[in-house]
Amino acid sequence: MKRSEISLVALRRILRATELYGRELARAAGLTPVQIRVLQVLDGPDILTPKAIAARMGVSQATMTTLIDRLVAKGLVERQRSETDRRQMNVRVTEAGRAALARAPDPLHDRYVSAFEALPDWEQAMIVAALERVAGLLDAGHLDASPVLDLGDLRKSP
Amino acid sequence: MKRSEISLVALRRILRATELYGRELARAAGLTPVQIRVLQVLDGPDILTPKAIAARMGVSQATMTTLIDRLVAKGLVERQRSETDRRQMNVRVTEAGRAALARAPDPLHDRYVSAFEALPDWEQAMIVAALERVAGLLDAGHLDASPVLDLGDLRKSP
DNA sequence: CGCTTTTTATTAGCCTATTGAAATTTCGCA
DNA sequence: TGCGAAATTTCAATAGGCTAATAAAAAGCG
Repeated sequence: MKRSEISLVALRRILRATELYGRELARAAGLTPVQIRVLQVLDGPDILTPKAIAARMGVSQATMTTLIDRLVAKGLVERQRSETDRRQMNVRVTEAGRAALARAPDPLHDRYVSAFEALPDWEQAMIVAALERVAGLLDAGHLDASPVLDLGDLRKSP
Repeated sequence: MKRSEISLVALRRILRATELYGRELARAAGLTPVQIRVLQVLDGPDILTPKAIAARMGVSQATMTTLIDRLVAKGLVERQRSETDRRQMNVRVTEAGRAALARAPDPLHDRYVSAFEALPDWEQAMIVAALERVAGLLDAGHLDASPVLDLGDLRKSP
């Protein structure tokens, strides 16, 4: 078997493990995987608009409206009309939202970090190099479909 | 930033790239990502039951029933009652299904293989080692939630 | 200034994915 | 023979996702 195939098999194992674990973790927190991802995106230092969140997650604006609707209904995020551009909404995580995030940590984080840090130094370095290389191979050329850097939509929190 | 965090960021880039690319590719083929995965699982040498497919994909049997319904409606798979145990159904890909798979190749495959094979030998080896290590870290301890090895449900094709 | 275009968000209508619980059929065995 | 277990399907409900249409505000521009 070619090494490219071997690496694909390993990649699929990674994808499958994270997907299954993410589902499990989400339902333990009473949320869905997508809802957790929205909260994670919102958890950063920036205040985001629905459009910006949608772009980061690669879904349409209409989809993001419904996702935000559900999170608002659960009290995990809140909408606030922008002062400077009244077409826009600012979406932010509430305290309850942050609490929910704390109970539903990153799907990868738990499982991965402690095992990683137990590895010898050289192996950690190798893994970082390899993962960054693979990520580069995979997401290069993807910027058209998903404008990750939509700086016009970023605003620093006050 | 700790190396564990750096590697998590790279992993998320990998996950995001493959997810977005998978959606894109699926809709180009007129299928959904999940439907493609079902076809891939069925494409192997074994004839599988709905239960076995569900176990491999980590979804419930009820979900698998509806997925198979849709694929049957499209003529991509067919059901056949098992002769030896008439409670069971055997699901197999049709010729049309194989053709659809050929038009909708593995989400990862396209993008990845040629770039990978252009890398120098040492780097290929490093990536394989690192990915297998990471996959091992992530999917260890997962066998309870998703019985990948459900040998009772496998049957060799005649 | 007033009109048109663009941008942002939402609504409406549709389909797919997913699940748990209940129903159906068949098997295996005491 | 009869009964519990197994495999699948059906049912009802929720969630995620899309496009197209709409509403509202901002930006351009003659």
